[in-house]
Amino acid sequence: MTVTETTGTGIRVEATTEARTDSCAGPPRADRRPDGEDLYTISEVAAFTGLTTHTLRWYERIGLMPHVDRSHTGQRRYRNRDLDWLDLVGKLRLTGMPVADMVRYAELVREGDHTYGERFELLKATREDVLARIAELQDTLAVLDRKIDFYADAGRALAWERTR
Amino acid sequence: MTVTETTGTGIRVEATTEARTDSCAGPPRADRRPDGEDLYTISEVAAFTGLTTHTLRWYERIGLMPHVDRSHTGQRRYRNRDLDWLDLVGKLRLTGMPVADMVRYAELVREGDHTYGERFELLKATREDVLARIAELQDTLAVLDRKIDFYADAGRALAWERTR
DNA sequence: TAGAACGTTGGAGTGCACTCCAAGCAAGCG
DNA sequence: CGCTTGCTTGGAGTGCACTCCAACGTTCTA
Repeated sequence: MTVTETTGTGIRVEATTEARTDSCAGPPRADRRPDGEDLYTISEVAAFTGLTTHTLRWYERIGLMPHVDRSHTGQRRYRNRDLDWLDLVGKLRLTGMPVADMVRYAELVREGDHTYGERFELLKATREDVLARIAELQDTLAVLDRKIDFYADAGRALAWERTR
Repeated sequence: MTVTETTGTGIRVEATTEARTDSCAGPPRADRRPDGEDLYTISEVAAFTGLTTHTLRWYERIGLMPHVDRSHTGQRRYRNRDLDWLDLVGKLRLTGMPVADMVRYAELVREGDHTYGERFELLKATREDVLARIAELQDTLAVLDRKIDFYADAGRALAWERTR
């Protein structure tokens, strides 16, 4: 069985062999076409995601993209679920997660439902990393603010100096 | 003139040609010796900062360290102000600031008081970057939490399934 | 005073995440 | 049809931030 989330409305249980989806997307994005007529060329996807076509092909080569459909002539035709996946990858990339770890997650998704536990653990560990990063950045922000205040004061002192 | 901050007590204006300090440190750290007897070997500094000795020498080569004192035989002898600087560099590194930009900041510090304005602007821009990074991470955290909730629910659904 | 541990240098090497290239096939348009 | 633009591939190249090396000098401990 596959458990599939339907956006914001809880979960739905259905019988299918489709183990490819990550089963959990966000709200639909504005620039997309509705499911069913969602076939995007690689350059469209590049425009949506901000990645280059090079990077999109590279992601596929290293196993970070879960097999993209092809046209009858072999060109890539991305679908909405691929954009969802790339959104997630983009988010994870922002956390500083190494590509190898994202590939690991992609493998777990490909392997099917029995990896739910491992995915769960991986996400929880990532969550902790993100919290730690945020804390670090807030620490840095405090240092920065202290220095900024200092230079603002110094600027005023120098301006005062010039009036003498 | 040089404006020097004395920790937490506002600013002090003094006549000196010393333009080397960044003029703005935080509270003293625990593992340090008091000023005056603050001479650390490169490996001590490596232990304090978590950087390798390789990296410390490399920072110096590329102009990211503002000239470290040497013993009579030419070995590096770091001082508290160097540790302060490395603390700041460590913080800026966490923000994802490229080393080249940090070198630029180091150059401004070396160039003296007339770069205060530019330093101020650089720090403010960095501050904005950090705020943006924090916002991104909080966004990512929301996505992560949504997925974690999903997998937690899915785990419960599968457990329920197994009881049938 | 021996030996281990630590320090010095310039230059070369590493790992990551892209980024580009060449040569060729595919698609849309006047 | 010809032209331009876009897509395909494997493999090579790039930029960043270290990371290591060899060959040697210094400092510390027994």
